[in-house]
Amino acid sequence: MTQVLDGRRVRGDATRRAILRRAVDEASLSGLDGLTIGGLASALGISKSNVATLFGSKLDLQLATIEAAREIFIDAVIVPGLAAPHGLPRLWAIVDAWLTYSESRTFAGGCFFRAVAADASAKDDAARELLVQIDVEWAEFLTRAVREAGLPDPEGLAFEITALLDAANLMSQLHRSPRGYAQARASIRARLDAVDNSR
Amino acid sequence: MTQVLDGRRVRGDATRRAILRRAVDEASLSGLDGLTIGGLASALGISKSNVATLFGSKLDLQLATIEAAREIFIDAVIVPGLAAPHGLPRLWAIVDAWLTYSESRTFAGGCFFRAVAADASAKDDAARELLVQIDVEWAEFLTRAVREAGLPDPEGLAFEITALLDAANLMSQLHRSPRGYAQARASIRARLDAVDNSR
DNA sequence: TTAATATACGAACGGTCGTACGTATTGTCG
DNA sequence: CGACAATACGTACGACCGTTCGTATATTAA
Repeated sequence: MTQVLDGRRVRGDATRRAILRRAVDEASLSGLDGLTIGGLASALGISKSNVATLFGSKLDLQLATIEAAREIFIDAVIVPGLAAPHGLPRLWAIVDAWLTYSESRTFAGGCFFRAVAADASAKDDAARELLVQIDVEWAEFLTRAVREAGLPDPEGLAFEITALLDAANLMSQLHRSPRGYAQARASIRARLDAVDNSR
Repeated sequence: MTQVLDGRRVRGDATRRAILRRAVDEASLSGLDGLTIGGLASALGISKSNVATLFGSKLDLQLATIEAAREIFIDAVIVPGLAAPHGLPRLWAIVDAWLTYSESRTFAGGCFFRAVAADASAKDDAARELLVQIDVEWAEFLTRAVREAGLPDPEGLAFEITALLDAANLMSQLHRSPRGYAQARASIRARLDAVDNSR
């Protein structure tokens, strides 16, 4: 019978976690193609073949990295959002959590999914499919929050909010200026107020 | 005295142009790091050392690629925008030209500058500086158009418009769906109408 | 105890990268 | 004509890439 605690797997999982923690930061800076097995190994002081063994292939490493980023994103944005009371407060809590998630550099290169989207979207592999699915889930989550806030055109409003969040993230990344965060906050706030008042 | 037409330079410039035409498409798909001297050479049926000689170094090739993309962008968006009459029509012409520029795949991977922004912004070289400058120029250009349309808060409105344009471009790239273009058009149109009516 | 499993390592594979060097060819200019 | 310049090519270099193989070690299972 398989033990609940397998000393070998415990050791391996610890190494895997250490690798992935580094991998998400690296990928948020250089994209999924910028991830290198040898680079991760030397950065962590372990052997290159160890990294290769633990993940099997480069593609599997990329997939595991995306999954790890998803969990971190959920903890940083989704959970705080769901902790807020229904309606407009929850919607604003999600927006605020997202901006804090980007600005506080939860990942070294800002939003992980925007950083890797450019490279990955030009390919046709499992990594791209996973990223598409995650983006769909995010859009549905935000759309539901907008709908539960009683606002009209939830899909359209969710599109606009995501656009502003991404723009703030991009400005902080390219121009290394926090100005976009204040601008996005103001724009979204004004947009929600305008729609809410005309209800 | 240097001839106006130097047969050697004419030949070299023709090769350079052929390389850059391919390079902007390649970079719009895979980023500036995805550009490879050998890849461009074999794609064009010329020798790798020829490409290296014509541009000197990889960084210089990247810079030349960015400059080439800038010229193409100016022809596709700025020129049509400036051809429209002042005020709101010009602003809308710019928005429309930008969406057409992205949707018609002027570059194979959609907007060149959004495609390369992620990778480049994590570095600290001349390529990043050039991309920052181009983005500043775009923001100033769009802000001026908003101001000349008599709308309030030109910087803020330009930020919002750019955010929606980028979101449409990203959606078409990641989800391979044209839905974002119609959504961006509707959102920007509604935003401009709302601001214009409350003048 | 013995066999099987999961990490870990070192070494090596073929491949591609950016770069540099020597050389040939073609065009320009004194 | 000769001297020089700009392309173009072939070759080679060291570095890194992802992957594979053999091996050692610790843990679990039979």
